[in-house]
This record gives sequence, structure tokens and C-alpha cells, in this order.
Amino acid sequence: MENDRGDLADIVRAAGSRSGPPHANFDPVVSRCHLPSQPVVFPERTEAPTNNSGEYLLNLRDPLPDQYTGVEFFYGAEAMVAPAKTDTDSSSVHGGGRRPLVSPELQSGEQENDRPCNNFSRVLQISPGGSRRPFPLSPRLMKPSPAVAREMMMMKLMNVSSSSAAGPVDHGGGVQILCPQTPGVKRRKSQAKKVVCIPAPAAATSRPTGEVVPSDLWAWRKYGQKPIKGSPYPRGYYRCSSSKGCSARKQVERSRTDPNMLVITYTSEHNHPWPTQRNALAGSTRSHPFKNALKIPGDDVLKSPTAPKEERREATTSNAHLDLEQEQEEEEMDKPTEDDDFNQNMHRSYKPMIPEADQPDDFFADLAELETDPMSLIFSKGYMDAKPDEERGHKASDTMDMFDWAGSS
DNA sequence: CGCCTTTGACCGGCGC
DNA sequence: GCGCCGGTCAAAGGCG
Repeated sequence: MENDRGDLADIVRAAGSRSGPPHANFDPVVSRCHLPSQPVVFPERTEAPTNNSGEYLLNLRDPLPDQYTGVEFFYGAEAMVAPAKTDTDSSSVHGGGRRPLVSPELQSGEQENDRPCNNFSRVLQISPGGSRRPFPLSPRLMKPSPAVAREMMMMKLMNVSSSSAAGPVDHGGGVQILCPQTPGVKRRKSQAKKVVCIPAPAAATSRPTGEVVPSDLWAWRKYGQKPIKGSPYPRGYYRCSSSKGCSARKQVERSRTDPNMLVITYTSEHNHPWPTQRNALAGSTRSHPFKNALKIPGDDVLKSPTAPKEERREATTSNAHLDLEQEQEEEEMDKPTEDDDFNQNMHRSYKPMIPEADQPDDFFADLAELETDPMSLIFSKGYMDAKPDEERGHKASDTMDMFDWAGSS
């Protein structure tokens, strides 16, 4: 039997130590970050510089590891709870600056002089108001690093779009990554978490039974479900079933403010490579690897808590049901608005973290092609190594690193 | 057989 | 100290 109790703090501490100096001072309790379709409260730098097209060029001190460079995010109001610190305080989540990853017209000159701190290497480029216009990046910024490319591919695969549709106050309808929060806000436990908000498929709200929503490709086993006070939706608790002794956990629940959003909270991290085979599915009804990969374990969480048990079971175990669900999901993925939004967002800020030559070619073409034969494309184009992890001789693909907690790097 | 989900019980943190 | 609440355990049963 697993010893789940008592060691989590150690796990958290151990993983936190991997975070590196930029994260060492963070209270691991999460706070929210937002995609740029919502009004932004700019930390410290209340006047974000813009280029001629009006895009914001933010200098944010990014507390996230490098693999998040390709993910749009910035710090929202909730992250502003803690008192602002000085630009030179490297422990601050807010403010500060990074070497701008700027459009050509701003790659030198006043932007350089304007940044309050030049000790950092990243900046987020954000189109205001969730603009659908492609962000005018320099060519060298057009392609993400392989790691980010994989991440983006998987996000696409998961039907995670960065929609520009105006949403409720707390999000923009896209992916939200909740980031480590600065000290000062009391939470139940000091526990490193990574929270990802993803839009649930539209079908999720239109079908009374069963939902197929994007998932990461880890194998998860549900070990609990609890009604959460203040939320009409229960929270499902999952642990990684890909490897015995893996301490990775995740919680899945619907956003109480927007039922169309799923809030997935990752705790701890995987201590094993990304599974190339869903070995945990042996004997399971949920045995279609890819379909299962597209289905978030705990889609039952999305259903009404009062739904009859048989109805819920049918939703999670019927292969025929899953076939139908995938068809519907594919239809969802064909919707131009989602593709458009996603691709628009794809063209924003990505910093080449490794030599250009190592980046995947025709990335965006691949991205558009992804729906046709996703896994084949991902493997054949090198977005993910198809070899077993043992042969690769290194840790699991960082494709899903964004779904690991912030400490992993 | 070994995986899965479900679900009530249990435990511990936290606020009062 | 007590009660609330969230997180986890573990038994039971389903599935291929």
C-alpha cells in the first residue's frame, strides 16, 4: 500500500529544490494567471510598452521554468495580492524585467533602455484584448523550441485552444496556468501545485451523460471524489497509475465561476518517464489508448453530482460512447474559431531556447495538419520521440512538462 | 487477473 | 477543543 500520508511535504520540498533560484522563494500555493483576453493589471510596470501595432511588450519576471516560455500567461489580479517588490528583488513574482523578446522594431533602442531589469531573458508578448491578429514577430521567433512545439502539439491535440472569446471575469476562455504565488496569502498547506484551466468541450455542457475532454497522456487512477463547498461540482482526485510509487496527483473539477472551464490541479510530479504505452489500462474497459488519452479521467466530475450512478458509469466505460464522443470532439476541433484562435495564439511569443536548426520544420503546417493523424504526425515529425524512454536514455518527453508542476525543469 | 471507478470512512489542517 | 472541510484510504464491484 502506498504511503500517501506524511511524505508529501518532503516531496514538495524536494521538488521545490529543483526549481532553481528563481522559484526558491515562492510560496508554492498557487495564484491565478490569465490569458491576455482580459484586462491586465500590470505588476509594477503599469505602463506596458507597446509597439506600433499596439501589442503589449511585457517585462515580467517569470517564475516558471523555461518550458513555459512558449505558453502565454501573465499575472492577474489575484497574483497581485502580495505586496509588490522592487525590480531588483529577484524573489518577486511581479515586476522586474527580462530581456525583451521583441518585435524587430523594438529589439533595440528605447525598449532596451526601458526595461527595469536586464538580468532576465524572457518577456511575454501579448496582443491586447485577445486580438486575433497574428503577432508580428521576427522570423526567429516564429517557431517554438522543440519542447514548446511538443507542448503546443499536445495542447492542440488536446483541443486546448486559446480562444479569444470574451469570457467571465476570471479568464479568457483559454488555457490558464496558475502560477506560484508570492508570500502573504494564507492557504491550507504549503504545497507546490500547478493549476491548468482548460476549456471543456462544448459538448460537455450539452450532453447529459459522459464527456470527452482533453487530457494529458499520463495514466491516472481515480482514488476519490469529494463535493466541494461552494461549488456545485465535485472534485475528482487522481493519482498517476503509470508507475508504482509515482507520487503525481491531480485534481479535476469544473470551475465554479464558469462550468465551461475545467480546473486541473497537478500536485507533486512524476518520477518516471512519460508512458509510451498505457500499461495501466490492461484489463480496463477504458482500453483505447488514444481515445483514452483524449478523455480526462474524471469526466464524471463534470456531470451533475446527482446524476444516476448507472448513467455515470455508462459515460466512462462504454467504448461505443467513446467513439461517438471522439467523433463529436473531432467536430469540435474542426470548428474554425477554435483553430483560428489557437493558431493565432501560436504565433505569439516563443523564444528559441535551442539552436534554430534543431527546431521542427513546418511547425505551423504540422499544427494545422494535426487533426488528420495526430499521433503519427507527432511521432514522425519528431515532436515526440516514439522510442521507449529507456532507449532514449533521458527523462520523459518534456511535452507534458507544462502539466507537471512548476518546479520541474 | 489486474486494472478501473465508486463511495463511505477516516485523518489532519485550519478557523473560531 | 470543536467542528468544518479537503484529501486520502480501502473495500466492493465492474470490465475485458
